[in-house]
Amino acid sequence: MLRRQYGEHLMAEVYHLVRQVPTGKVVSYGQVGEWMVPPLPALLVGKIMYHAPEEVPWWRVVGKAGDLLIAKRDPRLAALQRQLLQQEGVRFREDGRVDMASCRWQPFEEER
DNA sequence: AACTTGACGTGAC
DNA sequence: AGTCACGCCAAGT
Repeated sequence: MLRRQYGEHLMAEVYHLVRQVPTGKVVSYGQVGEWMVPPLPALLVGKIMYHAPEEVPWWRVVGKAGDLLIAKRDPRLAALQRQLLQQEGVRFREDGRVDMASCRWQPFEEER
């Protein structure tokens, strides 16, 4: 785990974590925040993701329930996100949400 | 320096 | 399943 830092470093840390997410997997904003010490509120993770650089796989970060939360602010971006995820093999459910049960990435804990 | 605003999450209806 | 209130706290105004 990494130590909490502020400003550019805080953002850089979030981006660093998001880059660890493997192709075909997704994580929630809250998860990313929990990996930091001390934890960073999910809301801030989202805020930081808005400014994500090119090399950061921002599309692999979704709401905990599998929602593409960018949709309400930028529907076009949400469409792109869905396209990118599907290209990676991420499955979507009937209700349009990501199938978290099979695609959620859990690096630091085992399923029970 | 006070106030508002989020690519969120949870619990209560 | 869909609101709604509220907590979170860094940043912007």
